[in-house]
Amino acid sequence: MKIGELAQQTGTETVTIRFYEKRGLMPPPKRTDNNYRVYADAHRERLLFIRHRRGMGINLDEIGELLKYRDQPEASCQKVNGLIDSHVAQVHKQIKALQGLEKQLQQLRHRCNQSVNPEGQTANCGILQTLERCQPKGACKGH
Amino acid sequence: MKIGELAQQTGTETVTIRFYEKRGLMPPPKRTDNNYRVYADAHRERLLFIRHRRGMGINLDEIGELLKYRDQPEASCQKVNGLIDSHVAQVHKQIKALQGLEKQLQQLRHRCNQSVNPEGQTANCGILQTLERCQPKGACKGH
DNA sequence: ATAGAGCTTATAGTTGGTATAAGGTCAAGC
DNA sequence: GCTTGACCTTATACCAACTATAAGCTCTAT
Repeated sequence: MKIGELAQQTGTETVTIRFYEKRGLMPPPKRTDNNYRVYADAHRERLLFIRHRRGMGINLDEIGELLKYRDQPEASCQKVNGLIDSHVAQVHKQIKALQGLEKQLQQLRHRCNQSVNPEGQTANCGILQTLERCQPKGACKGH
Repeated sequence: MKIGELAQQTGTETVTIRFYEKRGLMPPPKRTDNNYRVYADAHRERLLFIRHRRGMGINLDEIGELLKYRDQPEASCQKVNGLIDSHVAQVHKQIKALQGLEKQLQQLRHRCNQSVNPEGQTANCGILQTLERCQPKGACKGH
């Protein structure tokens, strides 16, 4: 199959496929007489593997690692598991950070309101005027 | 104060301060005879404002918006609130996506294990061999 | 006088692509 | 035969939000 066909079958843009090839994630395929790329089924499987991991937020370097393990069956499962584990931990940390951020934003949201600022103008807007002294980690003092 | 001093007081790198100036977020400060930047207290306040919002994941364009409102007090609080609200929604969506991802990763984690793969080698590793057919949105069939 | 810290500018690299330009190839329609 | 359009090729530049590097100027201390 040609690159456009592969692109359609995998929901990937053709430029992205060439980009993966340049990055060394996709092996360079055979070419037709007119220099078009021709892909085999193995390429589609590999590309879907990459896209699926990308959808999980695993970065290209890490995917490269996984593919390396995939290419050499003698590699140990422990390394694969270690990679996944560290990613789970990373995602978990991200979630916690975002939850804290959400709370902070919602507090901030209640600072520019009618009771404090009856004219509805930003002159006395709590969002724009305060919080400079608030440390990222600490609580907002005086509010 | 000179740029290094401002950097230290705000926990920002000097290059970043110059970068914000180039991006139009920080007004160009006065210069000494030898062309060094000299900052006033207002600059520090502004920079802390920027850094604090950055810490909340608000991007530089949005911070630029906020600063614009801050500079013209006649702007309405509604726009400010709208900006914050949309950011809260965005963060909330991100959290949900990451939670789904975490679950998916944990399922994946249990696929390369001893019971399935007693030799501990990747030859039969479920992580590396399966899942290609799993759609990002759908559930994994057959597992 | 010289070393080191701090300042200046400009440019390139990071991640994971996307956008653009400029050109080659192929099948269909006139 | 010719043109049009879709598809392919390459190379290059661009996005966020910095970070790193280079090359040079200024000031202070020894």
